[in-house]
Amino acid sequence: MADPIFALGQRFEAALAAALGAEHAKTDPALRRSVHADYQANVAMALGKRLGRPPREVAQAIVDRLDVADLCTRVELAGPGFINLHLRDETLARELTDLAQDARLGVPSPTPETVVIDYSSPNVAKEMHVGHLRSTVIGDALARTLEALGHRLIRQNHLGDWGTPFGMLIEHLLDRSAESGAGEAGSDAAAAIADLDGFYREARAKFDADPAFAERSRRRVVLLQGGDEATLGLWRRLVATSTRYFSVIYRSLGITLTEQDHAGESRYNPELRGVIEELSGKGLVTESEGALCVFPPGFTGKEGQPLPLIVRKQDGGYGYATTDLAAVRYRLRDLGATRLLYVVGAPQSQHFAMVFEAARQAGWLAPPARAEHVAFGSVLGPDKKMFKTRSGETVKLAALIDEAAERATKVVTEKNPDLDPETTAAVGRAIGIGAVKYADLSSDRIKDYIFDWGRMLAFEGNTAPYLMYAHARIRSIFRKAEGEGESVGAIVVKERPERALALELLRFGTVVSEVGDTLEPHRLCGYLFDLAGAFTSFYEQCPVLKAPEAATRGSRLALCNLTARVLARGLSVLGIEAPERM
RNA sequence: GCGCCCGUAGCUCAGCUGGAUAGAGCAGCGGCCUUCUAAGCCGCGGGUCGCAGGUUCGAAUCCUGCCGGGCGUGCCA
Repeated sequence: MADPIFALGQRFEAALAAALGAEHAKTDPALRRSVHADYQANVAMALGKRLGRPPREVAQAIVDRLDVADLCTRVELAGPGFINLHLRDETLARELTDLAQDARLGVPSPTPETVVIDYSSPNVAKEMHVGHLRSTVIGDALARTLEALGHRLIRQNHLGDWGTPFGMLIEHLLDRSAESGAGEAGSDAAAAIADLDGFYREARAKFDADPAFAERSRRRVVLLQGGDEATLGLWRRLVATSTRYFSVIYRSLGITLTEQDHAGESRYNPELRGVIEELSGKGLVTESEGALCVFPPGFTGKEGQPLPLIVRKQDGGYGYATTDLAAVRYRLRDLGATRLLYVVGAPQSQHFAMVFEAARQAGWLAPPARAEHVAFGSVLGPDKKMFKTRSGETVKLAALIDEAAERATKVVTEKNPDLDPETTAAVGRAIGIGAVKYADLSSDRIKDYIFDWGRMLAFEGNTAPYLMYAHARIRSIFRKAEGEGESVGAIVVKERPERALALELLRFGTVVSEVGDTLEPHRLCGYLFDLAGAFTSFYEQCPVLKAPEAATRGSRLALCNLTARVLARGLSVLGIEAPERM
């Protein structure tokens, strides 16, 4: 790993063992970037407390045994026991050289594990809307991040493809087919539900207004659940049509989900009975008010009564608790996952806590396997209420994508009129979509965020366009460099902006690793913003192609190249493109 | 009532699992383009980190209690 923290950490391990005994060797040296030096180690203060010795004395003991002469120019003690480390320029140059030769750009390879990640989860026969944006964008970024770290990812798109609404949807589909005189019932499903929300609304309206239709719908649900082949055929058409539509959205958003990742609620139908039997056999199921319930410990309701996970409703049907339990079991037992991720909105945290607890009780979820609810806040409008269109309707993802591309294309046209129309359109699209995704990823996911075109498309601040611009400027230098016969050379770190850039570049792998642990993509965004800032500062102060000496030009080109690679790789890990020019 | 989450500059947000003087962007003010994309860079001003206790060398960060907001709290997902 290129991050100097790694090499320094090893030296601290040795120093800690030598100074304080082998039992302290693996104490975290708490190495951090510092304003007072390149790095500072805070280990002595914590250790001093634990050992009951003055921290400053502990720090001195560590420093006495710390062998970093080959890496650092200076090691000094400060304050209550800070150990400040100043790296040699040659150390930076050497680590950067390693980084440049590393296809992974310093991203570490932890022990691979099988991770199941559940995200996006739109509803069949409904339009995808902003409500699906965060799960889709955050989930995809995390899947890409964990893959970059070498884990085996199994994406599971938990489609809403089952339930009572399908009775009315199927009946409505039949009515529409009859009206249009189609030969085979439902053969024109694609045409009938081209306008998904319209189709759903019509069905809903008819259901509410027409008792006969409502009754047909209820009977249809029974047929569907009973496995009636003709009904299932119609249901499959609805699912297939929606699925094709989702794929179009995913493709235009640059989401890695494919139809192979689809594992909707219906997938678990055959397993629900068995899940209840297994839970029951373990003594976890209780009958209460006519329903079968699991009462995981630690959850209480309004009157302090235990909260149930209803695994079978009064009417004998199954709800989402049962499906989620079946999914947990399937993912652990059959898919062999040791880490389950659920990228689902924060309001469902209690539900997942209960499902996970029940799964633990059932013995399905046991260490080293663990399950995590990757919760996120809502997308709000400028009024701080749920993001809606001006007329108060939910914002469709398709419309959002189009508007993003349009707005960005307009700006590109203004800012860079020299680009040909095709490039302008492609770049505008990349910027627009990147801006939307980045806005979603760049702040702490647990918090709500306000959807604001102006801010996400701004070219200043922590935005996708700012990062893309930094990348595009570097690529521009290389286009020019080729014409002048210049190419990358040996890296030498000398000037202050070069040092600052170098220190940022070396952090990349550590940051990606942190995102893998914390599942917080905004850390990577913050890092890329710092990197782009360090680069632009360097760019202003250190001429590259105009540098007088060939060696300097070569070194700076190498720095530029590394920066472009890290920016592009970082963005790609987030699921965002980095155009060559803009 | 109980549970979870949030509260940091006028606005939008960071703050690296307890470290040194709390940082960015926007907005305001002032500089920098005969030189690699000025979509940029450099500088200035701006803070009771919701409030009050506690833990300790040290707290925006951890604990407790309040205040304010959001969400959840048995047969929708």
